[in-house]
Parts: sequence; C-alpha cells; structure tokens
Amino acid sequence: MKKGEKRRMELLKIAYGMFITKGYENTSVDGIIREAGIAKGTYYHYFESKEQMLEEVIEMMLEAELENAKAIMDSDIPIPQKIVGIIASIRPEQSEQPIEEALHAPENLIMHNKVRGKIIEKLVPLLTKVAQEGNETGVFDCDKVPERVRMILMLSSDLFDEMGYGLSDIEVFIEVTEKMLGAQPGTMGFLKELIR
Amino acid sequence: MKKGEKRRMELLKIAYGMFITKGYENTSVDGIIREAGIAKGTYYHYFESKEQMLEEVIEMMLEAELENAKAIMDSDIPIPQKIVGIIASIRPEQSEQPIEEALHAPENLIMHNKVRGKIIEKLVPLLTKVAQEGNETGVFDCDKVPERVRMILMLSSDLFDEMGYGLSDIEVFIEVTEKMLGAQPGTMGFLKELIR
Amino acid sequence: MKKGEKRRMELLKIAYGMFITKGYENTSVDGIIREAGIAKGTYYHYFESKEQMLEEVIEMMLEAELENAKAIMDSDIPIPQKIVGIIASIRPEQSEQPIEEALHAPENLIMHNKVRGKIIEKLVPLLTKVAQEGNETGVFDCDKVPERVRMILMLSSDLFDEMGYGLSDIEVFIEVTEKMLGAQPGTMGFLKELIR
Amino acid sequence: MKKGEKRRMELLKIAYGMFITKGYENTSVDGIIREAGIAKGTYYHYFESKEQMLEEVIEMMLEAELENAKAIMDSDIPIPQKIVGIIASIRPEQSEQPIEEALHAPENLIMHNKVRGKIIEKLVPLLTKVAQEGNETGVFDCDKVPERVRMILMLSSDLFDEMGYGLSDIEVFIEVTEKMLGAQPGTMGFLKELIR
DNA sequence: GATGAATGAGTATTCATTCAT
DNA sequence: GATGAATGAATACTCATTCAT
Repeated sequence: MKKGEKRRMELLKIAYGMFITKGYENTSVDGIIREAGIAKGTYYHYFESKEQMLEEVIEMMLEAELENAKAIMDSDIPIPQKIVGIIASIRPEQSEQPIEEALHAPENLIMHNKVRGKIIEKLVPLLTKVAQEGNETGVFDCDKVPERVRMILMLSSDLFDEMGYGLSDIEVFIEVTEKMLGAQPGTMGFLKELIR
Repeated sequence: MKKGEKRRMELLKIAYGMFITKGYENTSVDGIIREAGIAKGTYYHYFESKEQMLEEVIEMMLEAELENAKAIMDSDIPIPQKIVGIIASIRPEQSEQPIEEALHAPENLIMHNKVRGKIIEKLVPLLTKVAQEGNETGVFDCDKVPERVRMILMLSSDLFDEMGYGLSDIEVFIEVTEKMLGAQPGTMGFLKELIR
Repeated sequence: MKKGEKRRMELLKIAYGMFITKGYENTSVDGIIREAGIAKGTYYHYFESKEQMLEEVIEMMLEAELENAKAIMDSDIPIPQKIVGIIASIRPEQSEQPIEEALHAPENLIMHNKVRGKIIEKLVPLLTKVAQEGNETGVFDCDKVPERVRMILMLSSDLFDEMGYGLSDIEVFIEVTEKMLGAQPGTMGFLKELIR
Repeated sequence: MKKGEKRRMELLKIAYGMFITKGYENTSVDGIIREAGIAKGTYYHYFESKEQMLEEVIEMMLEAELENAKAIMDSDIPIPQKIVGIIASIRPEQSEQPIEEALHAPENLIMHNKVRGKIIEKLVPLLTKVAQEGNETGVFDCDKVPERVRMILMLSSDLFDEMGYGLSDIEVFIEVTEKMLGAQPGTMGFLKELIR
C-alpha cells in the first residue's frame, strides 16, 4: 500500500509535467506510460481513466497552492500584504513550471481553466476572512466582502495570467483593489514593486 | 460567385450551431457535412481545414457583435448607457444561441476563449473613445482609460459569462465600474434593472 | 487551334517542372491548375487524365533528348565521340532541370523509370547504326550490336544517374565499353575528361 | 514475447505478399488488416507506420536472399560458379513470389528499387571477396574489383529483372562478365544453360 | 473554349480502454 | 500488483474526375 501510493504520486508528477508542457488533450496515455516506463495495464490499475487522472493532478496542484495561501494567512505580516500574497499564490508553482508560455497556449486551456475556477472558489473564503479582519482593524471598509474578493481574484487572474501587462495595468489594478476594499489610497502601493 | 458565397454562409451557419452546441473539438467534419447534406469534397472546396473554418465562424460572430456595439456608439443615448450597452454586446447573439449552457461547457472553452479575447481587443478602442467623451463632458474623471476599460471588459466577461452571479455581484460590479471611471455613485445604477 | 496548342504546351511545361521537382505522385492536378492559373475544367479540356498528361510530358522530354542525339549522329565527329555523345544525351536537359537531386528522389522513380526505359529503346537503333559504321570502318569489331549497345546504355544510365560515382567507376566503364565494342584500348579514353 | 513475434512475422508475410502483387502504394493498411483478420489498433501495435513496415518487409527479403548468397560463398564449388550463383541470388525468392510480372509493374517500382539498391550494396563486398580469390588462383585477372563487381551486379539486375531478354543478351552478358573480370573466354559459358 | 462547384471513395493514423494471463 | 496484446470507432484530409452553365 505504501509502495502503491508512491507509484501513484510518481505517475501524477509525470502526468502533471506533461499536461503542463503539452496540454491535457495532447498528452496520450501511451506517452505517459512510456515516460513512466510502465505497462498499459499498470496505468489503468492506478487510474480509472485519463480524465479522472486529470482531476487528481489538479487536486494535487491545488493543494500545493493552497498550502502556500494558508501559510501566508497564518503569518504575522500586515493585512494588505496578506491579501497580496494570497492573490499571488494563484499562480502555478513557478519552480515546477517548465515553460511559462506553455500555460497560456490554447492546448492548455482546459486544465488551466479548471484550475483557475477551482482555486478561485477555494481562495474566496480565505481572502474573505482576511478582508473582514481588515474591516475590523479599520484598514478596509467594505460590505459584500465575498463578492468583492472574488472579483479581485478574477481580475488578477485575467490580468497576470496573460502575457503583456504593463506598469499602468498594475497601477490601475492597485487602485481598483484599494477602492473595492475601501482602503486608503496607497495602502497597497507596495504591490508595484512586488510584481516584476 | 453569388451561389458559392451563399453555400459558404450556409455552411458557416451550420458549423456555428454545432460548434456552439457540441463544442469545436466534438464537432467532426463528417458531422457537419452530414448535417449540411454535402460531400466531403464540397466541404474542402469551401474551407481549407476545420480550423480555418473555426476562424471564419468566429469572424462571423465577431462582426455581428461589433455591428451591435457600433450601433450603440452612434446612437443618441447618454454616455453611461452607451458604456453599459457596449459591454452587453459582448455576449453572443442570444437569438441564435441554442442552448445557454453550452457556451460554458468545457468543450466550448476553445471557441469561447478565442472569441472573448478577440472581442475584448476590438471593444477596447470603442469603449475608450466613449469613456474619453465622458471625461470631457465631466460625467467621468479618470486617466489610463484603455487600461481601465479593458479591465472592466474582462471583469464583466468573467462575471456574466458564468452562470450563477447574484444581485450583490451586480451591485459590486456597478460600484467598481463607477469608481474605475471616476463617475458619481449611482451613475450606472440603472444597470441593475437591465441585467435580468 | 493555334492558341489551343500553345496553351497545351504551356501546361505541359508547367507540369514537367512540377513532376521533376516534386515527383509525379506528389503533384496534384489542383497544384498544376493553380500554378497555371486556369480552372479545373480547362485542364480536363486539354488532358484526358493526369496519367495521360504524364505520357505527353514524357514524350516531350524524349523528343527534346532525341533531337540532341540525332544532331550528334549527323555531325562530322569521329565515331567513338558519337557513341559517347549519344550516351550523354540520355541525361535530362540540364538547362531545364531545376534540381539535380530531384531526379533521383524516390518520389520521382515512376517518371524517371518510364523515361529511362523509353529513351533506351529509342536510342538503341541509333547507337546500333553508329556502332555498325564503326564495325565497317574498322574502329570497332563486334557482333550482336543491338544487344551490346543496349547494355552499354543500361550501364551508363545506372552509373551516371546515380550520385556518387568515382574516377575508377569511369575508368572501368570506359574499359568495358571498349571491350564490348571490340575497340582498341584507349579508343574512348577521352571520355574521362568529358565527364566531370 | 514469443507470441508477439509470431504475429509480427505473420503480418510481415501477409504484407509482403500484398506489396508484391499489388504494389506498396496500392496496398492499404485497411487491406492488410482485413486480410490478416485483425483490428486497426493491432496493426499499429506492431508497426509504427506503413512505411516502417515496408522497411521491415524489405529487411526480411534481404536477409533471406543474403542467406542464399552466403551459403553459396561458403560452399565448395568453383569460383566462376560462385560468382554466377551469387548474382542469381539477387532475384526475389521464386518460391514465394506469386506473380512474376508483379515485380516489374510500375506500382512496384518503389519496393523493387529499394530492394535492388540495398541488395547490390550488400552483395558487392561478398562478390569482391570471391573475385579476389579468383585473382589469386589465377582464374581471374583484374584490378578495381569492387567497381567491376558492382557494375556486373547492376547490369545483371537490369537485364534479368526485366522481361524479355533473349539468348543473345545472355551471351553478351557472359562475354562482358568474363572480360570485366579478366577471365578466359568460356570460363562462364555454363551460365547459358543455367538461366532458363 | 472555359469555368468552378460538386463528388465520394480512399488514406493513414490516433487513442482511451479492456482483459486474459 | 503488473503485463502488453487487442480493440475499433473516430478523425481530418486528399484528389482525380464529372458536368451543368
């Protein structure tokens, strides 16, 4: 059982890499087993189907990213920095991400989109909690917090998942974030230095 | 020449319907020609490849939607209404859209995404012009207009392309739109009645 | 009728070029008419089929090459030189031949082979006549002349149609040619300078 | 493993037969699997592509033929007989060859040509060795042995691969072979009886 | 003479999945 | 736990040819 789980993780890692570089659709089961050096039967011994494997891969990615987000939440930094840090954790683990461009290639849309949706749903409650703390401490002042943080997440994902955003994009994003949360202008200015 | 173009349009219409209901990937050339009642060769007489046909289908949709947007621009309604109207034109022609759900099914991601990207790029200059008019007449007050309108478009597409947005989402969206353009609170409140 | 023939020749020239560079099988009727700027129907107005067109193209090439050979026959040079000259005329017109390598690519096998066979059949009687003259003047001394010249032609085509023959190949070829025709050693030594 | 190899050989045999009777180009994968009674997928389980299968078929033929040639080399017959025997082994296994004509049909050019080229390259060193033995024992007397045997091979393949060679062709071929190797006239006369 | 719309059988290849061993 | 042989429906695309206008 122990060994089985190890194999499973190993396969997930390999698939993850291939999904990211070549896209889910363009990664064949044959390719995965060749890479892993196992037989067809073995693959289907561990996974019901390719699609179910995708779910698991995504779950794996999600957990890694949420780990990040939670660490930030529990840390001792100021609330605006927390907000920003959590937003940043939306991006796939840079370390494991072979080619930055790969993520945005059309063949990766499916995986990318699935991840995006799920991560936003998971991040909303976390961010909501932080933002409400902000409300209590007076650094923010807003109602309908979940809706607001969800929009901020969507916007940031739209913006920063794409290649080719400029300084003015960032400035506008900072401004709108501040306004949406009812923060004093400048509260989140530090973000400018943070992103690139 | 006349006849050829008619056929072409007919095929594009059929393909459009199938792409939307079943997704681009799940629509086979065989399926299209069966539906259209033509031979394989005829299909390839009109279109170089399935992918090139997709381009044309998208172009067709885009033109229809931009037509809408331009009509609004040239009309005589107040500027905030223009903004809202143009934003609304982002949505695929409701009349021709067979199944609302289909658009957001994962198999339609490719087409949906391509359309989304292209339409935003085309709408940005239009909206920019309107917003600048707003700046001049004093109803708006903001700098970096293209960046702002682009974000508004992305946000609205994120929000309204998805199922399951609520009243509070709309309210927050109105607020943020007003704030981003530097409008007086309430300027765009009418939007609330407009969308569902 | 005059104009019709001109068109026909024009098409043959175009097809010839394409057959040679891309191979007969890889040249589509569509490609030919695109290149020629004519309609499908027009093509079939001039040629029964693609295959029949190939026959005509080959006939055209053959005629050009036989023209050469006949000119040499009627010229006033010594008989051994005539033999060599006619053998050399086996090669496709260098002037019109775009890419030397193309002839030997596998995709050109069909045309190349057809031409080779036909040209040998046509050259045999010519060479036979010259060799018999040689017999009469005493420079050659052999029987079964047609069989001998045919073998010489086959051998030379094998040898020189291929890339990568060396000096020793040529020397052996000269020797065998002399021996086959019953010529004195050295009679055809000049060939060495002639070929490359 | 044992079973897999058997299947593979079985398929190669079937394909070999079809390639020879109908030509490589005119043999479809569909045809092969119909004949073999297997599924499409099974075919591609064993062969990467139709072309790669051709390579294997050719390799198979080659090996069979070289087997022959080597047996002759190692046998105890006189050297001229060895030469002739090896030359004869150039021909495809008559036993397995369903229709003699098929080999020379234009549709078989591709396979035929590939085999011809490869077999000549493989036979040259063998024949060279035998001819050099002949030089040493005094039955032959010639230099540039590899070039000479290569030409003899080309000539014999040209001649005997074609339909319609006569007695005089054979006589000339014998004479030229003798002369090329520097053998006494008549040394290889026995060939006359051998070939048909 | 010329056009080009229409044909449709044919092609090689892909791939997720099953199952007997 | 592991293997790999077998499946077969599905796919996009090619191309020589016909014929009504």
